[in-house]
Amino acid sequence: MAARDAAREDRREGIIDVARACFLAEGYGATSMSTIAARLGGSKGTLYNYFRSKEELFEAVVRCSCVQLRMRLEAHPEAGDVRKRLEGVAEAFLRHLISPEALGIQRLVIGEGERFPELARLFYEAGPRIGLAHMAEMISGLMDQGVLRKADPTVAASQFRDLALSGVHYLRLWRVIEDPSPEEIAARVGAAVDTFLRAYGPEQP
Amino acid sequence: MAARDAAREDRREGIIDVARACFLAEGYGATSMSTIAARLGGSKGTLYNYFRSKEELFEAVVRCSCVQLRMRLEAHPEAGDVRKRLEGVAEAFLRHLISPEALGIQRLVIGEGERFPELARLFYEAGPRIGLAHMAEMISGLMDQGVLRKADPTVAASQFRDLALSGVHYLRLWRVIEDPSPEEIAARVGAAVDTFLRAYGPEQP
DNA sequence: GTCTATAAATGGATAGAC
DNA sequence: GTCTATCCATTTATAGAC
Repeated sequence: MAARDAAREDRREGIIDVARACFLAEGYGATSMSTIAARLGGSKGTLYNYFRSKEELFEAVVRCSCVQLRMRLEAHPEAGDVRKRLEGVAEAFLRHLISPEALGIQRLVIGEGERFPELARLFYEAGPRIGLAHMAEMISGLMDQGVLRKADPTVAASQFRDLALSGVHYLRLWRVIEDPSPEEIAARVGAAVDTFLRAYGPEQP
Repeated sequence: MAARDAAREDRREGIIDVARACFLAEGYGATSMSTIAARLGGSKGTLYNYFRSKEELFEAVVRCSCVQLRMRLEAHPEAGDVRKRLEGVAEAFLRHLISPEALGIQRLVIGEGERFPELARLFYEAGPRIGLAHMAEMISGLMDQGVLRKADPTVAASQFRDLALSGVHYLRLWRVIEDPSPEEIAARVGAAVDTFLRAYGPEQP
């Protein structure tokens, strides 16, 4: 019985993968169940065997992406001096945020948020909020070490995230720039860390 | 003849207004020409008399919003000390960015950017880019006055915008928070200005 | 469980009366 | 110019053979 269930689960995940690719490529409204079935190599009947409606399939796609996102945001480096650590975490987050898949999901959730309001919240909790919490934790540690001045770590983390990620991320979300080169990312992050350390570096009386 | 043309222009704008309301409320894909015609109080035949297709109507809606946006971003205050001026311009921009209409247009353009890539660029040029240029101009002036240290005004403006606007704007885009109160906006902007002045205040050797 | 075929509804777009 | 009525393609969703 367990083998049968596992096979069914595999098939279900396969459908979700194909559906996600379609939704990312064309958006929710422009993707039809027929298209998904065709690209799956199956039929619509099969889709409706696993999901009661297009909406339910879309929800499954987003929920699945939430899980993957949460796993990816767990790891973050712990070595080096203040500057290296700030740069490291900022680059890691930025690289993830502007990856094509992540951008696609964000556009989907932002664009279809009126129809699926609970999904937007769910996704935010699984993504941006986790990332922010990790940054706050790291910054709090740096404050305890005395390499950053004492301040509200949540505010500092939010400001650091905005400084380091928002500019590039925003431009990518709008499709105003192409995928930035590693040099561009490094320059942007470096400028953000400069400014952040000027504002939050240890006081020198 | 001119009167006839003016009447036709009025009717056209009326259609655009109704269509915008529909697109903002339900998105591009979920809005049908029948719905627009019904809410207009007219018929589909009339719509197609003014616009050759749904896509053309959508483009007209976004272009019209671009013009209105550009006009709104022209005014910015010129009085007070550094802190007051930074706070003033940040609050004005933030208030505009998170207004329901502006948010709606942004979500539309981000969400439908794959289908209408030129509109996303057009809208960015008319909105975010103009705002950033104004900020850079103001900050450049403050640097010349000596109340901010000398630095690249474009980088500084970008960082100030990210610090002051991104956090709240992002949360609103995701529908994670409700419309923030004036006190919340003031607090957020105040914290951003604090950090910005620590990083860009005049050097005290 | 998966397919083919099809139902039932709705979409964008057009023709023709007035 | 505006309406009613309609065309035709496509959509979601289902029924029934295998």
